[in-house]
Amino acid sequence: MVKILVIDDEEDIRELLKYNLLKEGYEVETAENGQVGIQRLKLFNPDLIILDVMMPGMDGIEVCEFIRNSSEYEKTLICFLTARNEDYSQIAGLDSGADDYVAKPVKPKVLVSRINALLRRKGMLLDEEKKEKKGLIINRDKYLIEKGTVEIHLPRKEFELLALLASRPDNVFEREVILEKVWGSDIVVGDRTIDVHIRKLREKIGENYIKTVKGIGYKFIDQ
Amino acid sequence: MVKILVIDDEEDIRELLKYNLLKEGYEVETAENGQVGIQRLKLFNPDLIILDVMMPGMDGIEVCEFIRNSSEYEKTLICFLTARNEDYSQIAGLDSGADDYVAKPVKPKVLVSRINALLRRKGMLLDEEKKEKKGLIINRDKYLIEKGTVEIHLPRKEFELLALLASRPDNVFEREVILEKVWGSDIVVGDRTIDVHIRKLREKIGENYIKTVKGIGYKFIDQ
DNA sequence: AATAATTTTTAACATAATTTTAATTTTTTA
DNA sequence: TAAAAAATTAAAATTATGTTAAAAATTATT
Repeated sequence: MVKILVIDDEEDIRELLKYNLLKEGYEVETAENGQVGIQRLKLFNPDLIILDVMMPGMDGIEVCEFIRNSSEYEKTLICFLTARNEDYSQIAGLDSGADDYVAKPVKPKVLVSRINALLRRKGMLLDEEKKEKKGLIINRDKYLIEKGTVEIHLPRKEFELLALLASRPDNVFEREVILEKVWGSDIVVGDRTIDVHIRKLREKIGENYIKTVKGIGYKFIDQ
Repeated sequence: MVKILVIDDEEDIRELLKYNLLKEGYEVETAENGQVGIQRLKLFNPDLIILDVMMPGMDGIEVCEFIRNSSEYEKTLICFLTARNEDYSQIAGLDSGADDYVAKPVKPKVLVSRINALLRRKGMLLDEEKKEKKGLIINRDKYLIEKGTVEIHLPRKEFELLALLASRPDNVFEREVILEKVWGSDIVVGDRTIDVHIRKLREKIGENYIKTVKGIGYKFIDQ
């Protein structure tokens, strides 16, 4: 589910946006200033942040710069809320890295449709059609695999292995790399361990998703 | 059964709507003005309120704002009745939080189908199949769990744990996260503490609500 | 303040699920 | 076709969680 963090010092605005975004099916958290916003960011790890430019203390621009400079959150989408009479161009000129701007006073319907559009543009809103034809969905939140309508539970190692392979379909992962990423660099396991996990995965998700590349490793093929 | 409160100053309208909604299988109460409406609300606790915007005394907008600002009734659905010549956009602009609008003069069939649609959209029209499975309600105000008609009292840690898990059904919460959110980041407790609380929860609410995801954590399944 | 009741945590052991190994067979490729 | 790599299988080892009872810590009551 798409998660949105609203950072604004006015409670009315926070509640208005929260109410409307929840209604739209998003998961929403709010924060009343920049500092709190950054704390929430770390716990909540949102997909998108709606950020008031003008706030007492740490303002929106600073928050934005902080986010854009952090390696972990640099790809989080940011939508600025700007007062209509603020010098838009100056803010845009700063290019602190927002993905969209919405002018205050905010009309909920406008904001929601802009947010929808932004998320769709960035490929975070999978419409039903897309979901359908995509063979497997690795759902980390639920920690299971969705194959059409059926949900497949996988134990940890199998899940992590599949998630790794599926993170780059068609890409061959060398055995070494798999060991490194799924088991960790220091753990030593025997030679056949990966094979056994692959076998179990194939049993559970179907035989055609994981292809062996002999002498190298394995790859995931999106059906 | 779904309960609907009709607030309108015209007796004809109240009776017309009551008659048609009763026929549809809803439980209906009426009130002749805003003040009475709010009294009835507290006694009747409806799922949905049909609210005339134009009323002498406390008008519909004020009633709506009152409801949206109360923690207890904020999720009650509201459908406005607006005179066709009223400035619809202005009302919408206020965004006092209505879930739907129906224009006067009201055609009973139109209203009933709009109400049905609204309730279905909000998941309050449970078809028979769903009614059976209806799960748990976490009532923070009363600090207890409602399972059908029975109320289950839970001590604090158990309540918070369940509330956390149930906040996102089907979502796996890692043990770390559970510790962080329920116990707090600094408190250190032994390895089996969570398990024991899970055991007690399962004893009290039933064995099928909380599922273990071994190696990761737990998830709440809404029945 | 002392006692009782309740809640929370610990600890020891049991159980079940997951992960790994090891022995063997099959497949691939040079 | 021989050598190497991978597949397969079942059993062993490991680990995570379940369970229970009792101790410790809270909270309520007298």
